[in-house]
Amino acid sequence: MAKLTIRDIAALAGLSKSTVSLVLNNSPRVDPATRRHVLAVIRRHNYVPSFAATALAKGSTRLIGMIVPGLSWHMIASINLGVAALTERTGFDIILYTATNDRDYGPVIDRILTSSMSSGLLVVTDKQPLDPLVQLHRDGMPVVLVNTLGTQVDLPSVTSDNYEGALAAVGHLLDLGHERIACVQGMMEYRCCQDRYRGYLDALRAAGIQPDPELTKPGEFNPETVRVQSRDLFELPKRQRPTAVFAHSDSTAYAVLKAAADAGLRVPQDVSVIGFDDIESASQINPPLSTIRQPFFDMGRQAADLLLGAIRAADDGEPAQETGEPARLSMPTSLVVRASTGPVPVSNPRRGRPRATAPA
Amino acid sequence: MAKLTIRDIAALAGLSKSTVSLVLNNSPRVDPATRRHVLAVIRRHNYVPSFAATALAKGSTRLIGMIVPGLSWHMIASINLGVAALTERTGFDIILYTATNDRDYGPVIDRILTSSMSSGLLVVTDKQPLDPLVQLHRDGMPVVLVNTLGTQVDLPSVTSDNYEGALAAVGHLLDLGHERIACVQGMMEYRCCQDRYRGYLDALRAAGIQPDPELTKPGEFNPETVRVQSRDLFELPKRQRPTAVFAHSDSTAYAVLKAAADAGLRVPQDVSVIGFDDIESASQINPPLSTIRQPFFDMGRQAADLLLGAIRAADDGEPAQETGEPARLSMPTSLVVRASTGPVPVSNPRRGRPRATAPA
DNA sequence: CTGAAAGCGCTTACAG
DNA sequence: CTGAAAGCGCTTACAG
Repeated sequence: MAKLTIRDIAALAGLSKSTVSLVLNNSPRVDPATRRHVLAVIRRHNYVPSFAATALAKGSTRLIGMIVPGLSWHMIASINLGVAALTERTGFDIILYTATNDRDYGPVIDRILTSSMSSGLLVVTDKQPLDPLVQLHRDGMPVVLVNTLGTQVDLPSVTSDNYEGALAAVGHLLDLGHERIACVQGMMEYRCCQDRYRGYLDALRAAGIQPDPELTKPGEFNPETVRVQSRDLFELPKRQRPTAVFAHSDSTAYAVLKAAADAGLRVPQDVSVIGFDDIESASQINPPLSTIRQPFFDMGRQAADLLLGAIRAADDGEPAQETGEPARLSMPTSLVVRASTGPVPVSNPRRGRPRATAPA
Repeated sequence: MAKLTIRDIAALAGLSKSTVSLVLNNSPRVDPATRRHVLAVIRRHNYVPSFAATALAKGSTRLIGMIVPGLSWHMIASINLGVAALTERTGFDIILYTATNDRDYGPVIDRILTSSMSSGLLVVTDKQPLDPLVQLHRDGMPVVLVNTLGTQVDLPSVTSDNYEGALAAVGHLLDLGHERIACVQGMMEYRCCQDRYRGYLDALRAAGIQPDPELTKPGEFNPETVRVQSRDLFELPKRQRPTAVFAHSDSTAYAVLKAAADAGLRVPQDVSVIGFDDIESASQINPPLSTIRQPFFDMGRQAADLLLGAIRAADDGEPAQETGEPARLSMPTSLVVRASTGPVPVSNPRRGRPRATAPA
């Protein structure tokens, strides 16, 4: 069965290609009866216009490129679901570029993306260099970032509100009576981690607690590092030891949990732990992890919405960079309370005197 | 900067479009010097041929469609990575169709895929109906299944060896001295679960142990169900209680772990637990989960390889269904021993008599 | 080894 | 409201 072309349909319908094309494109100036007839023929023969021919004639593919980091992260899947939810009813499809770690962004970007393959670009930021994207955007290509790691850049983007999230996490701990709250940081070169840390600090101060520098530890999103740092935290003398820890990611929280178990500490009886992200397994592990949920699905959907808007604008011939400031959406996070956080332990009566610190 | 076309390059190089096109397509019958010159011009002006025009003229897009279930599963990400590893050096790109739960496969398939948008289809099987795919394949469209759930069908596919995997899992438990080994099943309508169960049964029998029907429980890949079923298992009188459980997925294992904790059982001292899949968090939770690793990355790569081969064959005008039997690859799994499995507990001396079962 | 011409399957002014 | 024609940017026989 050779593929049908518009010419075949035209012949079958006893009309010209033009007319068929007009109904295909929903032109208002075609007789309703004619339209119905053509539609019927199309349906009966299961005709689908050639994608390539349409793209060439119209000068625009209905494809959006999505660049994702080559990591098997939960968030990618959720973001993608959000994007798909929107694109699937606009007739756009997604072409997926996976940025494998050992491959440069740069070449991919100007090779594939200049080939007018995609009408727009959705980029899930990793730590990749963003300059080629900025350039592309300046040249008129619609681009939006889904900014999970939060490098700051002059491009439209959607992030989640990391600062508010941290405020909520620490607030939750404070509500439970904790005062010695540790923070195990992610990669502090990322904007998101800076924001989370700022939230931690501000929440503490707002509660009248002076943050203890000894209680903040670098974790770098590296399980091994986190383990070691947490061990140090848990080996602190009882009165200095934190009763709760705020981890910059769920994965980090997992490592903290393991360190706690190694130290013989029960969660949440001896120490509370809260994460950030709400990855899939967070609710399934033991104990189920309290965390700050990032709205990945919604972030994906919003990003797609922004992008589709920009594409439409571009199609209508609007100049690039029309609006001065690129849109920057920040989506609200939410606190998910599960079993890894609990009331501060009733402090044991002091035994003996507190160990004297050097008296001088 | 308007996009350059092949005509511009031809003018710039002082040659005809034909010649430029020939070098673009690596034709051998073009003068080496000319070729170098054209290439230089192309590079200097950063020219990239229009994707749509090429596709139309050649009659084939260099796009493969990848259909994935709308689930945020670890495996999808890994499979995709494997596919990308292969496609990125063949010049093919991936167009991603996410089968959202509330949307039918059927329409997607014949709408988009007949539009000659993709040269081939890679389908990560969920529980979706496969008939439209079989039809498509019969009509000459290259299709391959990455069969993670394992419905059996008459299409080329790559799976992992679930039977061997189960054998390894139970073998590991047996080696540790366990004899009362429970099995918490997934969805038994799936081929993969049937295979895993068969492996469980056979491993036991090979060791001279008669499987106890009371120790196999339906879990249906539903955490709540698994929890309840596991509780029943753990509430069994001590002598009947399993000392180890083989779960049909890691996620299932998580729920078993939680049930064990609820029952006051320590893992692995009181009960060993092994999963299946090796999802990302399996190594991070507490205790780290012993499991059977499915080679998702390799499965993706193999599937892509199979598909690309089929596409090449189709381009060379081979008739569909040339070879009688569709290729069916089964990839080996591997045992990953972590901390959730350990030696069988030394059986406590019996206290009192065993509870008499109805004597009749 | 290189070029002129037709064609891939659509869309879009332009006539009528 | 409908049709004939040109054009989108390539490729591919066919001449030379």
